[in-house]
Amino acid sequence: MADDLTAHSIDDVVRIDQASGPTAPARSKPVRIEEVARLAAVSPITVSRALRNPDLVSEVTRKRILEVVQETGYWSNPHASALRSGRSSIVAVFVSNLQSQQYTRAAQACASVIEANGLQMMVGQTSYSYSRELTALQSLRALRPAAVFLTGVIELEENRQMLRDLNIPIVESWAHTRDPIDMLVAFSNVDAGRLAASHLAERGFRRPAFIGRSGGRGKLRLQGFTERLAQLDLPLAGSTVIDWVDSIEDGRIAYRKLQERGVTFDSVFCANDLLGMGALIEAVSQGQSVPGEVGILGFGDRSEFNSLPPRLSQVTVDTSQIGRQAGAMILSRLGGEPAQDRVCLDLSLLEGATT
Amino acid sequence: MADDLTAHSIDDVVRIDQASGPTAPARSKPVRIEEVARLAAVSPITVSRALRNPDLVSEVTRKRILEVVQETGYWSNPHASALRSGRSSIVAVFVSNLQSQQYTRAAQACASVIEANGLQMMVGQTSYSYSRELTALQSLRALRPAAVFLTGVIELEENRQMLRDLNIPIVESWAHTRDPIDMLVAFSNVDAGRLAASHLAERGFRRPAFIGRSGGRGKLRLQGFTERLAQLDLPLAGSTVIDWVDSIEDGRIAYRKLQERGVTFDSVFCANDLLGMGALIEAVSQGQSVPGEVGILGFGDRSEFNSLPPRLSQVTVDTSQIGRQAGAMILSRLGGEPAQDRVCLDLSLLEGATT
DNA sequence: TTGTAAGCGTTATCAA
DNA sequence: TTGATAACGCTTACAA
Repeated sequence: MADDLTAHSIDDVVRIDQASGPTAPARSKPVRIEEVARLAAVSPITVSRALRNPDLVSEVTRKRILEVVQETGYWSNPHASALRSGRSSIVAVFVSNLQSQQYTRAAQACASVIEANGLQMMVGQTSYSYSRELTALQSLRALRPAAVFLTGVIELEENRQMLRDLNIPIVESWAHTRDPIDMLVAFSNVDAGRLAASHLAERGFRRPAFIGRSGGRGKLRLQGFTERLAQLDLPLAGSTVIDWVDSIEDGRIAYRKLQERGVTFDSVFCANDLLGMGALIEAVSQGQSVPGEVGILGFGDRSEFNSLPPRLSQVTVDTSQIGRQAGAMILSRLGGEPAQDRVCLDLSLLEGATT
Repeated sequence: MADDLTAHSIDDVVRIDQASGPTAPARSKPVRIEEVARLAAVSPITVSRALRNPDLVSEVTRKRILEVVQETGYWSNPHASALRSGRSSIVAVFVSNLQSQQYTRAAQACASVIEANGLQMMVGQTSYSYSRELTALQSLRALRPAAVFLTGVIELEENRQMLRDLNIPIVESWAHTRDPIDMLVAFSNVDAGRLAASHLAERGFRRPAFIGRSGGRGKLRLQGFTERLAQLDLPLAGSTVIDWVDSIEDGRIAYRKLQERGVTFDSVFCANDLLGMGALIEAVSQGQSVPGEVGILGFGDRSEFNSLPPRLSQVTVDTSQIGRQAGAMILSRLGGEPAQDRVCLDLSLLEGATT
C-alpha cells in the first residue's frame, strides 16, 4: 500500500433497517415442530406430513398448519430429519476444480434447479487424486445426501461401488462412459477430438499438433483427434501431454515445450480451456501471427476468455445445460418419476479469430 | 455437431480396480459407534470422547479405540452428532457470485484451511437480493453450522441480528465496515479509490474519469478516488456508474457511455474487474492507443485476465489470503483460542501495460 | 385422515 | 478416567 494512504480507513457500509416484504419475526431459539403442532392443534406428525406429503392431510388442516408455519417462521431441523429418515435434503455436487468456470457454471445451473425444490446444494471439490477422492466419498456417505452430481466420472471401481451402495440418484457427467454408476449427462470427448481435427483440416491446416492432459478426458480427446486426422490422411505433427493443468501459465509452458521438440506444426488443438488460452498468449507474445503462422483451437464452454481479442476458436459444450439436465434428472428420480438415464449433449464449434 | 461425427460415440473411460494404499473394507451399512464400542470393549461415550476430546481418555484405551475405528472404517453420523450437540461440523461459505473467480478463490482457500481440520465446507450463493438473502439465512440457521464465512458484508440489520443470534464465529469480508457482525477480513474500498487516484496522478494523467457500480463497494471506491483527486488538485473528468455488472460487455458499454457524455478524459479508473477488462477491450478495438491516448486502471485480484496482453494495470488485493485468513480465524475461535477480530489486508498496485 | 409410540446415532449431564 | 441415562427433533411403523 502506498505510504500516503491512511492505513486502516474505515469504509462506511450502508446499513438497512427494514426488510421489504413480510418476514417472520426474528427469534433466537428455532421453533420446533411441536410448537407448530400445538398452535395448530394437531400432532407433530401431522405437521410433518403437511409439509412433506401434503396429499395425506385434509385441506382444512393443511391450510391451518401452513398458516402457523408462516407465522412462526418454522423451519425443520434437517439433522433430526436426516437422522430419523436416513436421508437428508442435501444434494452433493463435486466439481473437479472450483476455479474452473465450466464446473461452477454447471454447479450453479444444477443448484438453481434443485433449490427451487427445497433441496440444498453442497459443493465439494474432488482433486483428481484417488486417495483424496476416498476421503471425500466417506464424508459424503456420512452426510446421507439425497443425490449426488459429479462433474466428471468416478474411475476407481471401489469408489464406484461405494456410491452405488448409497442407493440414491447419482449423476456423472462430462465424459461419455459406457458404464455409468447410475445416470449420465455427457458429451463425447472422442468426438470433441474428431471435431477439432475436422475443423482444422477444413481451415486448410496440414500439420496439426496436440496439447492436452495425459489422462482421462485429455486422452480421449487425443484419441479422437488422431483417429480423424488419420482418416483425413493428415499426420499428427506432434503432441505435448501434461499430467496436471492448473493455470493459463501451464498452457504457455506446454506450447513452448511443443516448439522445443523441434516439430513443425501449423496449428494446435489444445484440449482444455486453460491450455488453449495459454498457448494463444504464448504464440502472440512470441510475435507469431495467429492464425497466419499458427492456428489455435481450444476447448471449453464459452467463457470470459472468449470475449477477448483475438477470440479463441473453441470446441464447446453448454456446461450450464449439463447442470440443469443433471438437476432435472435428480428431481424426477426423487419424485419417483421414470427419469431418462443417459443424455448426450451436442458439441459445437465456436468460431473465433484464431483458426 | 458436425454431420460426419458419430452422434453418440462412447468414450472408453479407464476403469481402475485397485485402490493404492490401505483402505477400510467396503460395507453397505455404515458402522455405528456402538459397534466400535463393543469391539473395543468400552462404552459408546468413550469412543466419542476418544475421537473428539482425546485428552479425556487414557492413552491405552484411546489407542485401542482408534485401531478399531481404523479397522471398521467408522465414520460418525454428522446428523446425529449435530442433532445432539446442536452444532454441525459444516462451515457455511456464502459467495456473492459463484462465477467470479475472486470469490471462489477465497472460498477455496478457506476450504483448504478448514478441511484440514475435519470441517466440511458448504458453499452457497447470496444474490444481492435481500429477500433471497433471508431464505438463504433461514436454511443456514437450520443447518446449525459451526461457523460462517461471507465474501461480503450483510447490510440488512434484521439479517445481521439473525446471524449474531447463531452465536458462532462469523467472518465477513471484502468491505471494510466499522461495525462487523463478528469478525472481519477486509481491505478498504475507499483506500482503493485513493490508491487509484494517486497512481494515475503519478503517471502524469491530468483528467481521470471513473467507471464503477453505483452502490456498495463501487460507491466507496468512487469516494476515495474523488477525495484523493481533490487533494491533488485534479478534477474528476467524468464518471459513469451502473447498477449491476454481469460481464465484460458491461464494461464496453460503460466506456462508450462515458465517451458519449462528451467529457474529455485521459484516463479512467474502472472499479471492478469485469469493467476494467471491458473498457480496455473497447478502447483497443476503437483503435485508441493505451496508455498513450487513454490510461486504463482496473480493480481486482490478479486473475487470468491479467496475463493477457496488454496487461491491465490493477489495484489488487490477494483474495486467497482473505479466505485463508478467514479460515484461520474460524479455527482459532472454534479451538477456544483468542482470535484476532479484525484484519485489514493491504492493497497493492499491479503495474501492467495500460497506465 | 389423524394419532401413538418408538427410535434414528450421537453426545450432554451427572454419577461413579 | 469411564459409564449410565436421557435427550436432541424429527419421521417410521403401526393403530385407530
